[in-house]
Amino acid sequence: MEPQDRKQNKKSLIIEAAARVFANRGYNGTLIADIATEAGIGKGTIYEYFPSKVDLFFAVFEWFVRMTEAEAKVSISVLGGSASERLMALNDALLRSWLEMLDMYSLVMEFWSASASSSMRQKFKQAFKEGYRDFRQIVSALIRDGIDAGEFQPEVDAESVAAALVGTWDALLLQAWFDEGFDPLTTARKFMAVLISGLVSKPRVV
Amino acid sequence: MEPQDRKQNKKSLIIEAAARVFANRGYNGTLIADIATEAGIGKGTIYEYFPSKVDLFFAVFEWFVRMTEAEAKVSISVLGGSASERLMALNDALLRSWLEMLDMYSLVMEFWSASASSSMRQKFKQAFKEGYRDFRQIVSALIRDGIDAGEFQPEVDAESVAAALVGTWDALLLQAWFDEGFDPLTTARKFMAVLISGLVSKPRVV
Amino acid sequence: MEPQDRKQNKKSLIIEAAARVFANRGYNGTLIADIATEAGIGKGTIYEYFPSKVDLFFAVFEWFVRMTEAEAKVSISVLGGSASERLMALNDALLRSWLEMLDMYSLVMEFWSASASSSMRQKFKQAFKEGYRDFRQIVSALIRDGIDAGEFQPEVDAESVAAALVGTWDALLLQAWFDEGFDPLTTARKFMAVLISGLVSKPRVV
Amino acid sequence: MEPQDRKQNKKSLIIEAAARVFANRGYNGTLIADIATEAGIGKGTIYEYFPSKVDLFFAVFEWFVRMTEAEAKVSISVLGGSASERLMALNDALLRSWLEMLDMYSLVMEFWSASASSSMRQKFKQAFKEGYRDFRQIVSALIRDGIDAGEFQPEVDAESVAAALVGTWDALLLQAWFDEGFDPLTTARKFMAVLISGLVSKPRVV
DNA sequence: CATGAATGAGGCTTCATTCAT
DNA sequence: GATGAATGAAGCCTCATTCAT
Repeated sequence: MEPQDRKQNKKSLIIEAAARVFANRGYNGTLIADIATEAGIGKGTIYEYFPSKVDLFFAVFEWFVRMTEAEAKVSISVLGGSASERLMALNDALLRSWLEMLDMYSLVMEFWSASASSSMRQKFKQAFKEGYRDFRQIVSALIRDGIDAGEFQPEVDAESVAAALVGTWDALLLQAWFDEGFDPLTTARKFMAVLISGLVSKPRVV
Repeated sequence: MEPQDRKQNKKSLIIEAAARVFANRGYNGTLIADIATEAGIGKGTIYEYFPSKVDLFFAVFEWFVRMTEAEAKVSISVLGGSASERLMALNDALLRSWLEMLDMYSLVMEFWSASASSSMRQKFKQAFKEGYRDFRQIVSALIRDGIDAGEFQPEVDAESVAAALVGTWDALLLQAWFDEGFDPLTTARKFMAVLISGLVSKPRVV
Repeated sequence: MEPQDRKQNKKSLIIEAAARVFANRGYNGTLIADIATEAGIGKGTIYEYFPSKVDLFFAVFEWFVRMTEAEAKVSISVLGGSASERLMALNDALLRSWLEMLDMYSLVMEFWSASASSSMRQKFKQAFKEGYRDFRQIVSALIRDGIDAGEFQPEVDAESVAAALVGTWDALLLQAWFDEGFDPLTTARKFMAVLISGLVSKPRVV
Repeated sequence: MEPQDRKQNKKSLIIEAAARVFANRGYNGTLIADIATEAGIGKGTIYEYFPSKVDLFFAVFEWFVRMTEAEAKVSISVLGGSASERLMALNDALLRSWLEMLDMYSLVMEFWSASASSSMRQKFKQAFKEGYRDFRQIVSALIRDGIDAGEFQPEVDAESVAAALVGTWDALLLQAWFDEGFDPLTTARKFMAVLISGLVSKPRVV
C-alpha cells in the first residue's frame, strides 16, 4: 500500500472512531483519550492527523455529510416511474437509510449545536446552508419534472414544497429519535400520500 | 411583595439572563460568570437559586417550553373559520411568533444537543417526546375536525399529517436560521396550499 | 485594608514566591504548581492574578528590575566626597547589595535567556536595553562630575567608561556565581583602584 | 574516508545545525524535529549520535567553547609589542571575532541559563568556571609580563584586573546584543585607554 | 544505518463550585 | 441574602523518545 493510502486509512479509522464516540457522548462529553481508545491507538497519534479536537470534529462532520449525500444520490439514481412514484420511493429510501443509523442521529444534533455556538460556527453554518440548498434543488427538480410532465399542477411552487419536504424528513427522524414508539416511515408514507394528492389536484387558495 | 415572590422574580431574572447567554454562546461556551454579569448579580448568587449549571440550563429549557407553549395555545385559541383556514392561520401564527425570536432559535439546538448527550439527556428527551406528542395532538385534533366536518377526506391519517406538519414547521425555522435569505413564512404558505389541497381531495394510493 | 491593597499584596506574594522558584529551577523547570505551593495557595489562584506563566515571569522580571534599581538609587543618593570616592563607594554598595542576593542571580540568567528566545523576547530585550542605558547614564554623569571638577582627565570618554564599568560589575557577579571561591568585591576594589588611577592621570594613546 | 571519520562528520553536522537552531529559538523553544530539518536528516538519526536532547545541547556547548577558545588562542599568539599594545590588540581581536558571530551570542545566554537550572547545571557550571579561570590566567599573565617588564606599576593586582577585563568584554558584547545602536568596539577601545593609563601610572589609594 | 509514525507522560490552563465575609 | 476570591479536578495538547521497517 502506498504511504498516501496508509495515511488516508488511518485518518478514516480515526474519523469513524470519533464519530461513534461523539455520537454517544456529544462533543463536550468526548475526551480525546476516548477516541484514541475507541480507535485502538495512542492519544498523541490523533494529533498527527488532526490539529485539534474541533478540527477532528469538523472532519467527522464532513465525512458524515459526504456519506449521507452519497446515500441520497444512490437513492435518487435508481428511481424510475412517475414523479409521484419517484417521490414516494425517495421518501422510503431516505428514511430507511437514516433509520439504519438512527444511533448516529445524535451526531446531527451535535452538528446543529456546533453551528449555533462553537468556534467553528461559520464553517458549520455555511456547510449546512449549502447542504440544505443542494438537497432542496434535487427534490425541487423532481417536482418540476412532475409539473413538466403534466402530472403535478402547474400552480405548485416546486421550491417551497421541496424545502418543506426536506425539512419534514429531517424532523420526522428527530421525533423518532426522541420517541422510540414513533414510526417515521409509516407516518411519512401516509403524509406523502396526502401531499402527493395535493400536488396532483388543483390547489385551492385559502 | 411577599418574600416568596421576590425569590421567584430573581429566579426569573436569572433564567432569562441565562437564556440570552446560552443562546449566544451555547451551553459549553457559557460561563456562570457570564450569566451573572448579564443578570447584573454576583456569581455566587446564582447558586442560591440553582444547585448547578445543568439545573439552571434545564430551568431555562422549562421556561422556554412554557413560553412557546403559551404562545402556541394563544394562537390556536383565537382560530375560527373552516379547518383549512384554521390550519393556515395556525401556520402563520406559529411561524410569525417564532420568527420574532429567531435569535433564540439556537437555544432549541442546544436543547436538542443536550438531549443527545448531556448528563440530563433522559429528562430532556422525555420533555421533548412529550412536547412533540402534545403538539401533534393539537394539530391532529384540528385535522380530525376537518375530517369530521366533511371538509377533509376521511382516508387522511390525521396523526401522520400532524406529525409531519409539526416537523415541517420546526425544520423550516431551522433552515431559516441557517440561511438568512430563506423566507420560511412564504415557503410554508405555498407548501400549506398544496398540503391542504391534498387534504381536501381524495388521496391517491401510490 | 482596602481591597485594592489586598489584591496588590497577594500579587506581590505570588511574584516573590515565583521569583524564588524561577531562581532555583529556571523558567522551564518551574511548574505553576511549584509556585502555588511555594506561595501557599492553590494553583488556580495564580491565574486570578496573572493571565499566563510567561506573564507571571515578566512580572517577576519587572519586580526584580524595580527592586535592584531602587537599591542602586539608594546607593547613589547617599554618596559624598570626591568623584573617585563616590565611584569606589558605588562599586562597594552595588556589589554588596548584589552579593546579598547572589542566590537570585540565576534569575538574571533566566531573564537573559528569555530575551534571547522566549515569546516575549522583544519586551525583555527592550527592558534590558533601557535598564542598561539608564544605569550607564547614572555612572557616566558621576564620571562627568569628576571631569568637570578637574579631578578626572578631560580626555576621558565618560560614556565608554560607564558602559564598560556597568558591564564589569555584571560580569564579576557572573563569575562569582560560577565560582564560589571567587571574591568579586575584593577583585572589583583592586580593579577600581587601577581604573580610577587611569581616570585621574592623563591617558596615553596606545 | 574511514567509517570513524564519517561518523564524526555527521556528528559535527548535527552539532552545527543544532547550534543554529538553539541560537534562534533557545533550548526549550527548539524541537528535535527542527534540528533534524536544519541538518537535512531524519529525526531518529539524531538519536543514533546523541542519547538525548540535553546531551546534544552539551555537545553544542563543548563545540562552542572549543571554537571560541581556538580563536582566542590564535588572537593571543600573534601578539607582539609592548604589554599595553598587546592588551589593546587582544581587546580588538576578541571583540572583532565575537562581533562576527553576534547572532550566536544568544547561545551564550542559553548556556548561562542552562548552568543556572538545567539538569546538567553542574557540568555547565564547572565548564564555565574553568573557562573563565583559564581566560583570566591568560590575561593576567599578559599583565604580569607588563609589570615584570617595568611597563605597568608593580602595585597592580594582575589577577583582579584580568578578571574584571574578561568580564568587561563579556558584558560589552551583551550590551551590544541588546542594543543594536551600541558600538562595543569603540567603547572598549576608549575604556582600554583609560585602564591602560591606570596600569601605567601609580595607582592612588582611594 | 536511517527513518518518521506512534506514543503517553507531563504541564498549562479553564471554570464550576465552595465558603468566609 | 449576596458576594467574589479561592480552589483543584479535569482535559487539551506538546514533544522527547522509541522502534518497526
